[in-house]
Formats: sequence, C-alpha cells, structure tokens
Amino acid sequence: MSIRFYNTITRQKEAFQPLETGKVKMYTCGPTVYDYAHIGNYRTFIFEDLLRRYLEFRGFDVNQAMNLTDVDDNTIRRSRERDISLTELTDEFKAAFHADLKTLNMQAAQNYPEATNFIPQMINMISDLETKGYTYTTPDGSVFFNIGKYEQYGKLANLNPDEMLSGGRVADDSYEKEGARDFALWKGYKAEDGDVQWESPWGKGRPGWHIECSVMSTELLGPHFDIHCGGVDNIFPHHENELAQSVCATGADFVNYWLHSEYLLVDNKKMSKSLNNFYTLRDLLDQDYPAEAIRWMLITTHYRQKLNFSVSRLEEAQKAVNRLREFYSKLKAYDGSGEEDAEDQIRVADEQFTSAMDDDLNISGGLAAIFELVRWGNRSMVEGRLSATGANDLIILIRKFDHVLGVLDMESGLNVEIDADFIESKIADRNEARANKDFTTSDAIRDELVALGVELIDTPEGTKWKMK
RNA sequence: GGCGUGGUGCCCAAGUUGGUCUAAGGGAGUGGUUUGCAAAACCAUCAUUCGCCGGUUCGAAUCCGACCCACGCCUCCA
Repeated sequence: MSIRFYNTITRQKEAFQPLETGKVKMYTCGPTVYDYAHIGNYRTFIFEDLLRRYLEFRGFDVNQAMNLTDVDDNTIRRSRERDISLTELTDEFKAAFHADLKTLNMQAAQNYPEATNFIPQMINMISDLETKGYTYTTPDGSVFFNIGKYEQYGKLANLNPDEMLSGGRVADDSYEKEGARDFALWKGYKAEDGDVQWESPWGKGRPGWHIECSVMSTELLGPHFDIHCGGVDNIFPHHENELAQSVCATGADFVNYWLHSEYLLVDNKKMSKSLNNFYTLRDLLDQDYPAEAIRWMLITTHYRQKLNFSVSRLEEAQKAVNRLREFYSKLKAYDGSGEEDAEDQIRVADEQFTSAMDDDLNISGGLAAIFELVRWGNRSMVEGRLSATGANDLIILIRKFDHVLGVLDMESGLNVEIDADFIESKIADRNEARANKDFTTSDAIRDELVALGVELIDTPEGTKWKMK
C-alpha cells in the first residue's frame, strides 16, 4: 500500500510518488513576521509538522523549507506604526516564531529562508519572466504578471479568470495595472515604504508577495519538487500566482502535490486578525493551557476538516494526552512477569495506524488504533498477563507512534516556579503519617499541596507528584 | 452570481468507490472492581440510528434527485 494525499489541483486523492525514491522535498508556507502568529496559523504549521513526521515514520528522507515573509505591506506598515526599522520589527517576530515552534514541539525544517535574503534572485526571476514576455511595466516602476499569457491560470484554485472580475476591488488598487487580476512581481517605490527599498532594473522598489516563494523554493528545492503546503487561504491568490510565475519562469512542472489545511474557527467563524477573534499561543499558555493539549487539539482533527476552537476541546485534548502518557509510564514502571507477549497486538496496531495514516493522514483512524492498543495493554498489565518483553516492545511501539504525534516528551510551557525539595519533604511527612494511619494529617498535606497546584499519586513504587 | 466544504450518540469525531455498521476512537455520564482517601486503570452501560423528504437496490450513513442549515473562497490572510 502506498500513501495517498488529496491533491488540491486535481481535487482527488492520489498515490504519493516522490520524484526521487525515498526522498521528499516539501515547501511549506510560513508566517509573515509582523506580529505573533495565532493558533489558527499554527494549525497549518502543525499540520505540516504532522505530514513531515509521518513521511519520516514511513521512511522518507524529508527536506523541508519553510519561508518567513519579512517584507510586505503588513511588515512595512507595522514597523512604521511602531517607528522602528523593518529589520528590528521582523527580528522580534522571527525570534518569537522560532520559540513557538519549539514550544509546540515542531521539528525544525532544514531551511527557513527569509524573503529579504533573496532579493537579487527575485530580480533575476522577474527579469527572466520579462524576457519571456509574461510581464509589463507601469509608469510607477512596478512590474506585473500578465495572467492572460498563462493559459492554465486559475487551475489550482478552480477559478475562471473571466468570471473573476466582478468581485474584484479594482478601484481600490493603487497600482496602474492593465488587467484587474494581474498581480505585482515588483512594486515601484512609494512614500509609504519609507526606507524599505532595493535597486532594480525597473528602479527602486520592493518585491511583490508571491515571487519570494517561487524563488526560494527553486533555490532550495529546485524548480520541480514534491509537496507544497499552506492554509486553504493560500490557494488563491498566493499559490495560484506562485504556480504561474514558476512554471513560466523555469518551464518545469513546479509542484506535484498541493496540500492545504482548513481553517481553525471560533464560534464557527474563521479565526483571523481582522475579526479579532484570535488567540496566540502565548494567550493560551498564560491561561495555563499546556502546550501538549494545544498541539493535540490542532493535530487530531483531520487537516481538511474545519476545526472549531474552544476551551473545552483543549481540556478534552489534555485528557487524551494524559491517557497516552499514563499508559507509557505504566509500561515503564511495569515489573510483572506474565507469560504473554504483545506481538499480535503490536502488529495489528501498527498496521491499522499505518493504513489509516496512509489514507491522506487519517489521524482519527490512527488514534483509534493506538487507543485500542492502550486499552489492551492496560488490561494485560492489570491482570499481570503481560511479559517484560511484551512491555518493552510496547514501549518501543509507543515511541514510534510518538515520532508522529510528538506529545510524550513535551514541556507544558508553564512558567511556574516549583520548589521540588519543598514538595518532596511534604510527601515524606505525608507518607510518615500514612504509615502511622494518621489519615487526617495525610489528607491535610494532600489538600495543602493541591492548593499549590500539585497533585499526588500513590503508586506501588511510591508517591509521585505532578503539576495541576 | 461563480466555485467549494460540512451536517453521524450529551460533546468531539472516523467511516461516505453500498453488505464485515447489530456505526471505530476520545471526552462526559451511570453502575461496578481496585484503592485508607485521591488519581490512574479495569469491567459494564451509553445511536435499530447517520440534517430532512423521496427514489434506486435483495440490501444505503454510504448511490441518485429535491430541500433545509452552517461555513469558506472569488480581496491582505495559515
């Protein structure tokens, strides 16, 4: 069986066949670094992380590039509002983004290309397009891509260019382009751009938004690569335009599989900056929602399904993570000497997980396989049937699954100062009281620690504690 | 107006190239086991039903038609 992905451009699931056996080249659209990303943005990035991790689980060597847009209307406007340089602004949010990636336990991409580091290459590609006759220049020094020159335009988004005119905001556009749907490759300098400008064959200016991805993907992955991802809002116009530019400039096929993730909703409405209904990762961590609950919530609804965000979902997510974690620590602590191994269950779970995930990352099916194994494993431990070898094999399998899920070892991201020595001494006092059957005292100590957010768990191996 | 997605138990959600669905899995609830208590775990229970109506079929959550509802894209946006 092979992996199948839903390809946006053909609107159907297709067997995944990488260009080079065993290797996958993927380009994933990253953030525009003018502000903190919200968890709707992270839904997409974490989907990309899941995809990346699953491809690795299936043995592929993945080469991923995620771009950071550090020059565009938003970054320029924000830096001027704050009266700081563009670099000062974007450096701040690049750092915040990388910190968030770590908090959410996303695997680092091989490359995080930044738009401003590729200006000369962008100018080259635009010149190339100009030479080939796909562009025109306007009096203000801007260069536009003439979509009329590219017959396939609209194929990715399934839009007919001839019918797109009506809804356009032609009047709003301050550039003097010929066709309403043409898009900027290069934007001539305007006063609002402040000191953000580069020299080019067309005069001072800055790149259009779409050209950076065409250039950086080509530079890092070549003109033709396997997978390109982003949120569904990138399909049009961004990816459509990228596709047009790349194909026209390089003559190559560009991308084989386009994968797009659906929106994160709040009260059934798209989470977005403009509706002001967004939460940043920091907002949630500050409210003590652990990072692993956020990751789990974002990862466990199929990526092409809209996901309605709510606090109760975070709480459910946390419980599911806990169930998996409890199972894992029970396995590690297991000292039973039963006769039963776990070979059959492991094989079934592995097959079920893999075949579900092979089907366009059907995470629900994958989780069902895992939790069925968890229930079986718990029971066989309770009944003492499980052998030490069986427990060990289960540990290995759970770790293997966690390479995909990435939640077992996550830090919760709570900035709580914990005095471990103090808690340990309280536990010692309590156990002394328990040994003396002085349960009044032992319960008082438990309550005292609960008030501090510390939970005690009595196990055969002694008393353990954890936060919250 | 054009294009598209989704409506499954109390909540989330898989299944949607028809029969193995007498509908996975997670959460909540209820009863029980275990436990000094607590937590976790385990067992049992929890949709004759898949937005609504009609049709095709021996058989439909899955196919066809109509309808209702929600959301999205066509404009910066993950």
